[in-house]
Amino acid sequence: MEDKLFRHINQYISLSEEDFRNIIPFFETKKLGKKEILVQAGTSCSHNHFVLEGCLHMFFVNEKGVERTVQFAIENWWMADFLAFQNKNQTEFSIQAVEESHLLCISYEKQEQLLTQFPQLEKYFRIIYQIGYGAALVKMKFLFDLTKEEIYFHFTENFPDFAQRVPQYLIGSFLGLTPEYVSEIRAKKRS
Amino acid sequence: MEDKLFRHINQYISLSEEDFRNIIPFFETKKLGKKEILVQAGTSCSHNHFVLEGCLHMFFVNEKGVERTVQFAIENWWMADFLAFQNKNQTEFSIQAVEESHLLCISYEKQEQLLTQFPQLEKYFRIIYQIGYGAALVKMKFLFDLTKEEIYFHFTENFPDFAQRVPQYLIGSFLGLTPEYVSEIRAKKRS
DNA sequence: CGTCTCGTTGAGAGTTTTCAATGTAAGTGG
DNA sequence: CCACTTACATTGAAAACTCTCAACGAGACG
Repeated sequence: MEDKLFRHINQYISLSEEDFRNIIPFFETKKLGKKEILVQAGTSCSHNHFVLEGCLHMFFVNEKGVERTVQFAIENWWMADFLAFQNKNQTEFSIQAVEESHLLCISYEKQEQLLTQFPQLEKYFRIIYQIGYGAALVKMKFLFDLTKEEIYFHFTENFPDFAQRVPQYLIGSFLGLTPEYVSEIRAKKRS
Repeated sequence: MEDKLFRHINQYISLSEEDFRNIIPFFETKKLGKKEILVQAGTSCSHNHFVLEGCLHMFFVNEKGVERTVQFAIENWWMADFLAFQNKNQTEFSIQAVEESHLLCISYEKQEQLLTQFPQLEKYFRIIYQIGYGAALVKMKFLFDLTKEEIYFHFTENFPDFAQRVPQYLIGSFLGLTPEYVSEIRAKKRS
């Protein structure tokens, strides 16, 4: 199971199996049931998480009580509030399991130790964050360029598997549409 | 002048002056006049850029011919399409000087060499991207949470200096408001 | 069977954009 | 220094988009 991380790391750098065996003890595994909360907004975001199986989403609740998803993570993704993580602030975001999920978790301190002890991993994380950062800018591009309707269909057409894996209202929440409006444009399209 | 990079790096890792002297030759300096184009959308985004002085913005032009800014960079920021940079794709974004600017530029290949030769810099870039990624998610939060009007005033109140440093329509373009609407809400607020 | 979650529908209201016209300040070449 | 041009900002009216609210429907699950 943990092999998934090994294979993922080896997509970007080359790491020996032996090193990997020494790396594994830095992590704990964790299982989450559907809808279980992993990190609560307002607490310190003390861990980084690698998804072995399942799906997480990171969200906040605005003053009107509406939940807004800013990020999903499925298999082979890392999930944390990296800014809070870096600055050791409290996080403004909660993280919750969308499905039953299986994770590797590492605390901030342990990750620091890990990177000190295995500096070749700096490159791995550098690339992970570089990709995440770049992808966030591309998402921003779509958010600005397209109408909500276009955003929705662009997303569902590009990620059809994912779109039917999670509830429709979460997709809406991720893309900034109300559930009612999602319904409306889907109905409009059908006709 | 290049010292700015040295000081910036030393905010995150510790690097000797001697190492820095060996690092500098990897970069070329470049001066840009106001409105000069640094990277053209559709070309390969072959360089990473560190702003010593001035201000850049990264934008794209949508099918209606409207320019949309996705990112600014002022002193001590790195600017590139990191996703294209990583994947060696063509970039969808152009980069242009907002003011007269002074940069350090490094090609993809040279940056690879640099990181191989000075692996302690992996950590520096890891942190840079981690912060950028985290900040992009926080921006996303505001884009979803607030109305355009709130977004605009939230931004100008939090970055008053920057807000008067660049033209108002660029702030609008960065936050996703038309210039007309920016005018309107500013007038509304004055009254 | 009852409850909870998710999706749908429709009307009305609010927000934001578009388009076209005008104003203004600043820069440039003569 | 003036006239001209360009870049940026403003205004108003109409249209388009998206949300809110309230109610209802359907399926899953205990």
